[in-house]
This record gives sequence, structure tokens and C-alpha cells, in this order.
Amino acid sequence: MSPRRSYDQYCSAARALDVVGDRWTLLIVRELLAGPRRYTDLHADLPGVSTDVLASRLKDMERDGLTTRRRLPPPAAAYVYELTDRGRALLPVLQALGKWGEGELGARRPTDAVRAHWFALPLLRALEGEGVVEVHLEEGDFHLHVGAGGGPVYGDGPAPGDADARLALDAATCEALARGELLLADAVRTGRITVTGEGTLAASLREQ
Amino acid sequence: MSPRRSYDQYCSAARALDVVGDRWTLLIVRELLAGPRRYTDLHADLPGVSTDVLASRLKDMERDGLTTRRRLPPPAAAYVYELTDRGRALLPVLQALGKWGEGELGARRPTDAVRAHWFALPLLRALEGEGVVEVHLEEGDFHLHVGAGGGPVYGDGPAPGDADARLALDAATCEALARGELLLADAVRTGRITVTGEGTLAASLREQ
DNA sequence: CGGCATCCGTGACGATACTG
DNA sequence: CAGTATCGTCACGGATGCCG
Repeated sequence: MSPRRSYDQYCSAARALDVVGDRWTLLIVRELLAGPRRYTDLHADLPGVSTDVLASRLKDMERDGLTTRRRLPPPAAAYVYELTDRGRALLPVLQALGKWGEGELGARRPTDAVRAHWFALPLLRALEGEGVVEVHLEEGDFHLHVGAGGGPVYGDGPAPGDADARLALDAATCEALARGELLLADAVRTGRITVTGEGTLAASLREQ
Repeated sequence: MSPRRSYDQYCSAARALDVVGDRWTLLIVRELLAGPRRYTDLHADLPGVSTDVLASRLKDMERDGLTTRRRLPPPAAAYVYELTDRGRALLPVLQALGKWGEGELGARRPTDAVRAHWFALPLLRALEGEGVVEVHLEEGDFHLHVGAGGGPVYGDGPAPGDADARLALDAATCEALARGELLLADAVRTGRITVTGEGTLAASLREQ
């Protein structure tokens, strides 16, 4: 285990970069915000990361208190990596980066990878209130825990329990939202997003 | 000029990291938030950065629209680097990192460098309203443009014009604020920070 | 098959020296 | 003062192999 490289500056932003400034680290956090993940899942959803770098980052992140490693009970006996509260507290950092990066996103390039749950961050930024929102895209479904305290912030697939609202939208709408060109309220109003559900979350989405 | 390395992911956070994810880039932004700086100033305030990496980052940042290079008029004929609006828009990213990093800061290590203006970010996070605040530390003075639209967000030395409020505090108070252990309001109330000035900013600071 | 460890080529980084 | 040149080292990315 290599000792952590540091900028050696008495500045909290520099200290944060000591921990999360290495290549891939924040993207691993983004993946783990979706809940516990196995090594292979992470490797599959982070195209380009090499096996040794991924293993090394996961060790560093565990050492630094961002993640824990847990063994799943049989028969699915495998290790999963999971964010700690400290790791989940990086959500505002990813949100700030994501908001700034809207201007850099542009059109989708042929070389770009896409995963459905990568749209969770921009949607979460646009949502207020509290509850579970299920999102249906062509590429796949995922769900959001809006205003979540502990536990996963979003997750792949449909909501594990009952959803307070369901959103259905197409790829073009999704990408326009991600680029910041389209506001969620406008997308709902113009029918580019279909909202179903009876809770206050669904109601507040429709009444805008 | 090397082509930019990219994660090739259709995700705005990943795109942001394509631009500002390299080592030193965000710390250079932090320095330039203090206003235009010469190469030598940057090199002096970023101990550990090598000359070629600094030069390379400044070129990349100019290519990516984060900075501009400008020649000062004689007799101070020298180049200065300056943030664009796009570069200044990274302030929320540095603030999110800084807030998260409070927990990582701990006590000052003997190997840690310190610059007075590095305390500008935590102070700015704690201040509300609009105006110019002059801050006096033992290590040096700097000033903050609270709620600034364009132009520098803070700067070294006393305020160029009239300050709306002046704060005087010692190193221990400064570090406690940076670690998030002490709230600005508490520091003012207990007299660990001396506030002078007549504007609404000074008044709101005192009345908490 | 999932979860790494090892090896290797390339490129990024850090320190020093040097130049217009 | 503001970089460029050089060089050793380390981090990264890709491929492969091992081991439960």
C-alpha cells in the first residue's frame, strides 16, 4: 500500500483533492451512489479503467473511509463495495461538477459510453421534496431516493418498494436535461416527460 | 499540445473531470480566484508543482477557456493569467470540495504550506450579503468580494477601495473556522474575531 | 466466473538545469 | 522573469495469468 500522495497544503479543498483527486476516484463514487456494487459491475460500468487501477482505488477508498467491503451471504457469495456516510457526503461535489460540466457536455460523441443511471444526478438536482421516483428510459430503468438521508441515493432497475412517482422520457429529452438546455418543469409541461403517481412528489411535478 | 484525455462518458460530471480533473488544475483555479497572477506568483504559491507542469496546465486551461493570458502594460511588462467567467464558475466546485475537506483538514502538519488567501474560501462560504470585506491575519491581509458577479472573488492585500467591513482574527481562530469546528457567528460573538465597519455587512456580522 | 496480481509499454509527473 | 529541455520515476492503460 503506497502512502497517500499529498499536496501538503493547509487548505480543505487541497485536502479533499488529496483523497478524491486521483483519476477515476470520483467516478467510482458516482457508481457507488447507486448502492452496493461488485468489482465486476464497477469494471463494466467504467469503461477504460484498468483492472489494477480499479483494485487500487477501491483499496485506497476503503483506507480513506469512503467505502466498505462486505461479503454477500450465500448463494450470491461475492464481495460488494459500498459507500460510507463520508463517501456519500461527496454527492455535493459531484453535483457541483455535474452542474459546471453541463456546459461541456454537448452532443453525444460516438466514443461516449452511456449508462442509464448516469442521468440520475441531473434529475436529482432538478427534483425537490422527498420520496422515491422511478425513471423509465429506453436504455433502462432506475430509481431515485429524493432527499435521502442514509443509504443509496439512486439505484438501477425499478424501485425496490412502492414509488411515489414515475417518470417516462425518451433519450433526447434525457440528454437535453443533462445539458441543462431543458428544465424539468418545461419537459413535464410540454409532455416530453410523462408523470404518473399519486403522492405529493408526483403532484408537485405536474402542477409546475 | 497534447489532445485532451477524456473519460469518454456521456455524463456532465465526467466531462467536467476531463477538463479540471488533472492534478493541480483546480488549485490553479483557486489561486486565480484571487485575481490576475504572474507565472512566478503561481509557482511560488503552489509549492511542489514543477515548472513544466505549471506551464502545461496554463496552456491547457487557456485552450479550454478557463483562463486568458494578458500582457501587462509597461513598465510592469509581464504576462498575467486570469480566469474567464467560465473559470470563475468553478467556485461552487471548489466550495463543495472545501466543505467536504473540512473533515480531512485536522491539525496543521509541519510539512503543510499555508497562504493567507487560502482562508478566503471558508470565510466566503460563511458570509452572506454583498460587499467588500477586508481580513487581517498575522500571516497577511486579503480581501473578499462577497456576492461578486464578475471579476476577482478575493485578492491579496487590503481592499483596493473602501471596505464595507474589516475582520481581524488570529491563526488559531482561522484554522478552527477552516476545519468547520467554529462557526463565524460564534467566533464574532465570543470576540475571537474583531469586526469593524459601518455597512450592513458589518452590522449583520455583529448582530448574530 | 469473479476478483484481483503481474507484467509491460506509454505517458504524466517532479526535480534540476538551462535559455531568451 | 517566464518559461523550455532533459531526465528519472511513477502512475496509468491493456493484456494476461492465477486462484478461490
